[in-house]
Amino acid sequence: MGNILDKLKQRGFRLTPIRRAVLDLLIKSVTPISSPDIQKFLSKNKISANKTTIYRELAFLKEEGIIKELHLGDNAKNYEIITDGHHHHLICTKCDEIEDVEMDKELKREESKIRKSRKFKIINHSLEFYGLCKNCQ
Amino acid sequence: MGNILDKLKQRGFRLTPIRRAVLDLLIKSVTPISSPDIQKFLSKNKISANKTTIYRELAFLKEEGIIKELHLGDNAKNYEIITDGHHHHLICTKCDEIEDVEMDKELKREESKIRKSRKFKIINHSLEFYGLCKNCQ
DNA sequence: CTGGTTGCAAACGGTTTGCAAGGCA
DNA sequence: TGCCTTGCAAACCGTTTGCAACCAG
Repeated sequence: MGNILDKLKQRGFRLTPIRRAVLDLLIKSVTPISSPDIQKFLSKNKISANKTTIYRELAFLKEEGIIKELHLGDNAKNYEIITDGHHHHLICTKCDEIEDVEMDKELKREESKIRKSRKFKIINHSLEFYGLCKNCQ
Repeated sequence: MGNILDKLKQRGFRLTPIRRAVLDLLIKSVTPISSPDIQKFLSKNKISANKTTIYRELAFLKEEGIIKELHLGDNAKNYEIITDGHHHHLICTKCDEIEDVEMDKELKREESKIRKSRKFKIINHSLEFYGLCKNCQ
């Protein structure tokens, strides 16, 4: 966290209470989280922030390469911190719980195959598994 | 197409002009398509259909297992016909073109691994590659 | 002063809902 | 008649935009 804040500060951006709170929440959150959810969380914790501000903060953090936007099928877009280890999601269609799962090695192989056979240059990918978690089966 | 229509008819549903037009478009469309796009296409082709009707038609076809809902990061949800061969998408981030790509065998392997190690029962999955197509590189 | 940051109101776009009416079996 | 289907208006909800104000270096 300090790392991220320092980087932003160096680039001339400010470390406002709202920015800290949003980043803090994104770091601590186990699962991806949406703008409306962030709004609810902050207001519950007595942090006053306009919804426009949250949207702009998320756009900013995304632009800076700190968070990543996910389209999981909720009505709202979800966001998560970008970590070194790239991972994917197991989404329970019954209780909406989201788990992480790693399988990057396997995909890397496929990506290089696609680049060769299709001349398509892959920059990013998104992989989600939908099903029933341990508890909901 | 005839196959699908017959199945619906047998179950007591009607084959209205709008239903035929929507299905026809979904079958012919090379890429996934959104409700607003369907609305535009139909009205261009002089087929009058209220937007509510299109939304309901898509919900119906999804419910019947004829089409599949995709969340590709557009503002709108996209839909595509469910075919025997399950496939994934190469999405060009510059021109928005979407290509299909198959790699189900590889994923099947991973899915059974996940079921064993995580006790998560996978029912469905969604895999999208984002990048630059042949023309846009 | 400058430029990053915030709030507010309004608008926008996709989607849903309730209700009344239409139309085929 | 009964039920599937459709249209219309309104509401909903996530998101964006324009503008004015604020605030720190």
